Amino acid sequence: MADKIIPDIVVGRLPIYLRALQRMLAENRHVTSSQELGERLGISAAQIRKDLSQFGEFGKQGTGYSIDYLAEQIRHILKVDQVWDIAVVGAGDIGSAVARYQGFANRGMQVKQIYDSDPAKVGTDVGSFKVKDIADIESEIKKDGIKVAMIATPSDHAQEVADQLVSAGVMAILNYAPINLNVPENVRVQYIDPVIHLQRMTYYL
Amino acid sequence: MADKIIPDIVVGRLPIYLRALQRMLAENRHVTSSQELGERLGISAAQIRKDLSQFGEFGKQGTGYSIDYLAEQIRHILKVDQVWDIAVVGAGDIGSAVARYQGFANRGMQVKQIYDSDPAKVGTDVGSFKVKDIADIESEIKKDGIKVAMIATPSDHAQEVADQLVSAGVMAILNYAPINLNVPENVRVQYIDPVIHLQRMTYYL
DNA sequence: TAGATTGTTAATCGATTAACAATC
DNA sequence: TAGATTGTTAATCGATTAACAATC
Repeated sequence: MADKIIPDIVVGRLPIYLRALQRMLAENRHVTSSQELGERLGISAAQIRKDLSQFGEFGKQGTGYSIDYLAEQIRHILKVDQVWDIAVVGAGDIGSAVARYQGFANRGMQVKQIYDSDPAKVGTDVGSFKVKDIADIESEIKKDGIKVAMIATPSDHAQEVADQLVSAGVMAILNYAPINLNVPENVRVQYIDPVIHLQRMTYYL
Repeated sequence: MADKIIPDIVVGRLPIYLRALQRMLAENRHVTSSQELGERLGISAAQIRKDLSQFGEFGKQGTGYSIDYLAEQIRHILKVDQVWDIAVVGAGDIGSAVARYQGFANRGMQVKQIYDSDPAKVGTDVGSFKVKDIADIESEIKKDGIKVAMIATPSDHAQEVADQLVSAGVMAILNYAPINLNVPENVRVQYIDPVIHLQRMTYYL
């Protein structure tokens, strides 16, 4: 029997819930309610309960949710109760910043490799990583069984890199290059482009 | 008479359309159709036409859209037919990468200032900017009339920084710290957290 | 017990798509 | 003229909210 299909928009909110719960834990809180969580996030309590109910029953009537337990359940649903190795492609400003980023710790992600095509950069250090030659990307990614990658190359190389990642077995790509990628439909892509976010706000100014 | 209210989700797609149009211009294309644009972006042609029709009539039956003209119109709608000065708060890896980012050019944005609280960083150079002392942030932002800012500080300072930005007159904040910000409802906030995007994909792996 | 909050159903609201007359 | 594609309407689809019985 196939699992019920969960709307993508619901899946997309789970990481937001998880981040807020982890923040509450850091504040030494133990219990919360859909109402409190909703107020913090600007989301209705009903929506939070509805979202969570797609996956199971995690709360107690009259009491609310154990923060620790709910966080654990969401981590399991999102498959971040394990650590995913990440390959970063492009060792420029953005690639380097992301490779050194401390924010992956305890959130199910860790950078494992970083690549560049510039011979002057290959072999140099970025944080604790040695920059690898992009010529070796397919074999290296296959060797390590990496499934998640980030593209931080110039736009005009992003599609070519994406093709290589896909043929190396990568199934999830976070793309910092400001361009849309074409990938097979079983490969997921997410985009980060600060200008898109900024332009979305200037409309209202 | 008040303008018709445009759904936020429609406004959010305009920057995506604009980016694709600018890409087509770079490819020396002159005319496109809702169908072609939709195929590139993975959006239905009907939706693109519907979105655009909220703002006016930009196409020609039988022919499609002049890429140059449509891009110009969208830039006008989004108010990026002007250049917005941006203040970057935090001169760590992410703040520095963003301050040096080349991708703002021709997209209506330019970094103008960068701040840090670390005395060892204040006064040093990041790209073509000299890092300013965060103690002066309110007066400096007011002086330059800056309305758009990016937060790239550690999480535990982000809310405090946001409060200062708001009282200095900033109306749009792009937050790289992995934490939700509370701001007055007339101030817009957008979030960039790579982990959120990554966790959204691991669900499907 | 009284109060609080869940999980769920039904109603509402909003967004997307299909279809087509208008027209370039 | 024939073919193509827009702008728009109506139909469909999906997401959000309100309300409440269940129950801790």
